[in-house]
Amino acid sequence: MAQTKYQRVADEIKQRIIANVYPPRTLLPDQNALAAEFGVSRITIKKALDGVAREGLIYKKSGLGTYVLGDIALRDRDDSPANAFDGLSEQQGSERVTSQIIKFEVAFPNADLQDKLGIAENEAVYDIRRLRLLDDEPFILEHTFLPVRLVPNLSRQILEKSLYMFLHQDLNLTFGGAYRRIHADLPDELDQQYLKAGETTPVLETEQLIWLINGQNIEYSTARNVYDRRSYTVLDVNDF
Amino acid sequence: MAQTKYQRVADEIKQRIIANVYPPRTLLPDQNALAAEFGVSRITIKKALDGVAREGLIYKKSGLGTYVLGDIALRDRDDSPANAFDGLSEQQGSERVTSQIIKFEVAFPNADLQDKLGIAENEAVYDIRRLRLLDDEPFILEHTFLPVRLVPNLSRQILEKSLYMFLHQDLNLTFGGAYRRIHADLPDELDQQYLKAGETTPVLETEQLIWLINGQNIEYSTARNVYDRRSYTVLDVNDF
DNA sequence: CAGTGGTCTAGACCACCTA
DNA sequence: AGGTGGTCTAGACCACTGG
Repeated sequence: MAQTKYQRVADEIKQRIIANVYPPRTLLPDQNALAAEFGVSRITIKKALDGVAREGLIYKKSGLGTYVLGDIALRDRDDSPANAFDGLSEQQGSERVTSQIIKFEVAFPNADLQDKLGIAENEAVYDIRRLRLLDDEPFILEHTFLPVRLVPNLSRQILEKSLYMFLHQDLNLTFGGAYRRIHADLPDELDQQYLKAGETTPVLETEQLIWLINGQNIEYSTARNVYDRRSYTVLDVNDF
Repeated sequence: MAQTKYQRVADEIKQRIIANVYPPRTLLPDQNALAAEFGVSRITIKKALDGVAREGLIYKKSGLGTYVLGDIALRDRDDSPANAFDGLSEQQGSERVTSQIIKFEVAFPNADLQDKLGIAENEAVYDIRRLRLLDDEPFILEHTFLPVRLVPNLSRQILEKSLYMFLHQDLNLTFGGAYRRIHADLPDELDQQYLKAGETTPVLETEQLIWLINGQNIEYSTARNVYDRRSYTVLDVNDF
C-alpha cells in the first residue's frame, strides 16, 4: 500500500507506538539512528516524522529530541467524522444506511446560494432533501444543493444509494476540502415530521461547503440530527 | 516575523493569492520559475507550497501544475475558533470578556476523570466552574478540571482574567493538541440559572481534552452556550 | 514527447537544549 | 561542549500529465 520510503517509515513508527515499542512520554531514537536502522537518509526520516507529528502522535523539539505522546489522538481519530469526506454510507457501512428521498428538484439559486456556490444566477442547481436512516431509524435530515453543470445525470436511484460514491467513482471528482459550521438549533416542522423530534427537542445542525481540487464549489448542504443521536469530533494539533 | 526562507516564500505567495496576483482557478508559475524568482532552491519552493496547500489555498498535481483555489479557506479560517488554543479572552479581546467564578475547589478525581486526564486516584485536581460574559452578557458556562501538580498556585485572581495566559506565559506550558467533541443538549438547571436558558432552550456543548507537547493531559473541560449565541467552525483539507 | 511535481540523497550549516 | 532537530542546497531520478 504505502509506496514511498517516508510513508513506509512513518507507518512502521506508528505501528511501534501503537505496539508500545516506543511507549508514551519517552524519547524516540534520534533521526540519525533511525536513518541508519531504516537505511535511508536523515531527511527522509525527518519527512516521515513530520507526518506522524501532524497526526498528533509525537512532538519534536529541536535540541531535545522527539517525544512520544499518548495515543489519544490515534484512538479518537478513527471514529472521528471530522475527516468525513466520504459519505454516510461509507462511514457506517452501506448495509445499515438507507435513504428516503423527500425532495428532488432542479431550480435556480437565490442570491445567497449563488454566493455560497460561486455560480451565476441562471445556473441551475439540484435541490435535494433526504432522510438518512441508520438501521431503519431516522438519523439525519439532509438538505443538499449541487450545481447541475458539475453533476449531470443525477437520478433518484443514485440518491437512494450513495451520492458520494457517484461523485467520486463515476464522475471521478476529487474533493479538495470542506468548510463546516456546527451549531445547535430549535426543531422545525420537518425535524418533527421526519426525525421524530418533539416540539422542543434540541437539534444539531452541520452546515457544509465542499469544493473540488480545481477550486470549484460542488456542494452546499445542511445535515440535522436529534441532539442525542450524533456528535461531532475534531482533533486539533498545534502547529504543523 | 517569518524567519525561514520557506516561510517568507509561503507568506509572499499567500499575499499574491489574496491580492489576486494569482487569481483563483489559474495555475501558479512552476516550481523552477518560482525558485529562480525567489533565489532559492526548488526544494525550498516545494516546502513553501506544501504549507500553503495544507491551508487549503492551492492544490498541487504532479504532471500538471499548481492550481489556485478560491479564498473560501482563507476567509473562513480567520474567524474560526477550531484552532482555538488561545482562550476566550484572546479570541474576543480581553476588554470584552469577564468571568464570574461559580466554583473553585480542589478534589480527588472520580474514575472517569482519572482515565480522561491519565492521572492516579490520589492526585488532586482543580474543579472550576466559570461563567464567561461577553460585553456583560452571559456567553459560555465552563466546567474545567486541571491536575494540581501541573498548575501550582492557581488563584481566583487568575481565573477572573485569563487561565490560558497564565498557563502559557507564567508557567511556560505549550499545548500539543486538543480533542474536541461537539454536540447539542437539553438545558440543565445551571444553564437556566447562569446562561438565562429557558426550560427547553437548546444548548451547544463542547467537550475538550487538551494535552501538552510532552504528552501529559493538562485539561478536561466542557463549555456550554445557548444555541444562538455561538457556533463552531472547522476547515478540513483533503490529504496532506 | 516535454514539462510538471514528487522523492531521495549527501553534505553543510544553524539554533536550540542539556550539562 | 556535544547532541538534537531544522533548514537549505545541487543534483539526480521517477511518475504522471498533456498534446
